[in-house]
Amino acid sequence: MIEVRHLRSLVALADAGTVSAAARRVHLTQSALSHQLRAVEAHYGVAAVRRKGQTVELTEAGQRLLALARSVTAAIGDAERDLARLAGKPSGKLRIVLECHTCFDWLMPVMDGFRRNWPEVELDLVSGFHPDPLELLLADRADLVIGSEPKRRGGIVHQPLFRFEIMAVLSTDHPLRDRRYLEAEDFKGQTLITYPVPDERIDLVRRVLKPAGVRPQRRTAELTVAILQLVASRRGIAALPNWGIKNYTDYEYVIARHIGRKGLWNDLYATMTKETARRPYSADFVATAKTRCFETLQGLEPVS
Amino acid sequence: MIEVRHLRSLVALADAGTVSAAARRVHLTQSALSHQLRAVEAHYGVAAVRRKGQTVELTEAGQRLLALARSVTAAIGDAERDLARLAGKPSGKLRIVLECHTCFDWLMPVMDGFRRNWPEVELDLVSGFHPDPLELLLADRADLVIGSEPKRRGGIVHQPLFRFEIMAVLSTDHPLRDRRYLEAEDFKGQTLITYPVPDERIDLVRRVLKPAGVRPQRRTAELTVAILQLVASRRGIAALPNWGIKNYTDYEYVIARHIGRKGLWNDLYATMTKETARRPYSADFVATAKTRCFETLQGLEPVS
DNA sequence: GTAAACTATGAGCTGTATTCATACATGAGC
DNA sequence: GCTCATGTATGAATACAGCTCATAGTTTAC
Repeated sequence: MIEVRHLRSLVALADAGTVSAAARRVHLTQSALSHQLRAVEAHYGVAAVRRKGQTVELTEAGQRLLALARSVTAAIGDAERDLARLAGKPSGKLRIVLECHTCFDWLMPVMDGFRRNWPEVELDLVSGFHPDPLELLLADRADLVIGSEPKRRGGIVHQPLFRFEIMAVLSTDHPLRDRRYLEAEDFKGQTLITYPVPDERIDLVRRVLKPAGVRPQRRTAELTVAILQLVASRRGIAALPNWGIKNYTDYEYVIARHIGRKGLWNDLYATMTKETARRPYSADFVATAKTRCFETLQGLEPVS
Repeated sequence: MIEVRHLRSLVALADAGTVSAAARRVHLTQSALSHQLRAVEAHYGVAAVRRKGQTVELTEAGQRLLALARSVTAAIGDAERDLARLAGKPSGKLRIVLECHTCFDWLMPVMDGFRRNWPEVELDLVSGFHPDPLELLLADRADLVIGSEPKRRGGIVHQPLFRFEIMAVLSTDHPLRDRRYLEAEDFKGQTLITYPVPDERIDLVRRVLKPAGVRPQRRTAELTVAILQLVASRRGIAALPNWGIKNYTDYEYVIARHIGRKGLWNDLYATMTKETARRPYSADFVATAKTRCFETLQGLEPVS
C-alpha cells in the first residue's frame, strides 16, 4: 500500500533530482529512499525512475505518481490548516524582518500564498535596516526574522529553512573566468558590487575577505538586475545566491564561479519567540516557505 | 504524520458508525483502530469523534479529516488505475452474471462508475437464468459471477465482497409483528413472496425452511417495489436484504424482523477465472464495488 | 440482573522501515 | 588514465512503530 511518506519522498526526488539529495531533504538515508522507491515500483509493477548516470529522471509512471503526490500533499496541507483553525481561532499578526536582501525574491510569492491561506492573520513586512533584528522580536516590533547565524538567546527559537550557495558572478570575458573557484586573494584590486548594506551583512566580506585581510572597492545597487547589469558591463564582481542568477548564467549573460574549494554556503533560519513558534500559522509559514523554496529554487540543500 | 492508513480507517469509521465494525472492515482489531484514532487526535490536538453510547459520531474536525480522506483515497484510486494502464494496455471484456436478484440495486451504479473509469473495457451484463453460472465462466460466455456459496473448482477464484442480512418483511399489522425474530415454524401457513426464481436460489427456503420441512405457499413478483407492495397489502411475507428495504421500514411502510436468533446472513463473492482475476480492471471492479457498497449500503459486514 | 454489545488502555510482541556496510557506476580534475 | 568525490543498489542487522492481547469499564436490550 502506498503511503504519504512515499509521496513526500517522491516530491523531494522530483525537486532534488537525485536520490541522495532527496534523502537529505526528507531526513532519511539514501539507502532508505532507494528501498522505498523499489518497494513502490515492485508494488505497482512499473518503473518510476530511469537512471541517468549520476542523476535520476522520472518515467511516465513516475510523473503520474508525482502528480498524485503533489495533489495529496497539498490536500493534507489544506486540511491541516483547517484543523488548526478548528483547534482554536488563530487570529494574530506576522510581522516579518528580512536580514538577507536577496530573500525578497522568494519571499514575495510565499507571502502571497500565506495571505490566501490565513486571511485572518495580519501579514506585514518590517522595512528599513536594523542592526540587531532580534531586538525587534523582544521589543514586540516584529514576529519573525529571516536570516542566518542563529545566536542563542532565551525565549527565542531558530527554525532552519535551507542552505544555499553564494557564487561569484563575473562578466563572460573576465580575466578570472578560467578559474574553477575563486579565493580571497582573487578579489584584490577588484570592485565588489553589492546591495547597499554594511560590510557585516555581506557574507563574502565577513566570512572570506575580511578574515584574509582583503578589502576590495565597493559599489552598490538596490536591485539584483542592476547588480547583474553592472557585472555584465565589467564594472566589477558580485556575490549572489545560486538560485537568484540561474536564468542569467543559463543564457551566458554572466558567468558564476564557486567561492572557495567547497563553495560558500549560507544557512537560512526563521527566528521567532517561543510563543510565536507555537502559533499554527507561523509554523505553517515556515513549513510552506521551505516546501515552496525547495520546489522552485535550484541547488538548495537542507540545513545539516 | 498522518498516513493513508489513518484516512482509510476514518472512511471505514464514518461508513460503519462504530469503531469495532470499522476495524473489521479494514482487517484490524478494535484496539488497533482505537489507538490509531487516539494518535491522530493527539497529533492534531483535536477530538475527531464524540462517543455516543454504543456508537460514535464525527466531530467537526472529524468531518474535515473525513473529507480529506475521501478525496485522498479517490485520488489514489485514480492514480492506480492510470498506473495499471501504463503497465500494460488493458483492453478486454467484463461480462457479469448475477446470481442474486436484489444485487441489481447496487450493481447499476457500480457499473456506471466502472464504465467511466475503464472506457476501453467492454462491459456487459449476461441476462437470463443459469442453473450453473460457473459453467459460463469455463465456457467463456461470462467473466465474472456475483453470487454466494463459493464452490471450489480448479482455475476459479472467489473474492469476498460483503455479508448482508436477509430479513423477513411483514405488513405493519401482521400477527407476527411482536416477535423479535422469526423461526421456520412461523412461516407455516404463510404465503412467501419472492422473485420468480427456483427454490434453490432463495436463501430463506434453502437454508431455513427446507431443512425444517416447512413449505409455505409461493407467490412471485419481478420488482422489489412490487414485492413490498404485496407485503404491505397483507398478501404474504417476503425475505429481502437489509439495505434494500431501509427506506420502507424507516417510514413504517412495512416492518422487518430477523430470521433466526442470529439473523440470516448471506456472503457475497465475485467469482472468476484466475486469468480474469489477474487483469487490473477486474481487480478494480471488485475493489470499487466493495468500497461503494460499504459506503452506501447500511448494515454491511465484511466476509469473515 | 445478566448478557452481549461497545470503547479505552497498558504491556508486549512482531513486522516493517530504516540504517549500516558495502559493492559498483559515473564524471570531474589532475 | 588514475584518483577522488558523488552518485545508486542491495543484503543483513537493527530499531521502533504499530499491532494484538488481555482486560476493565460502559451502554443497551430483554
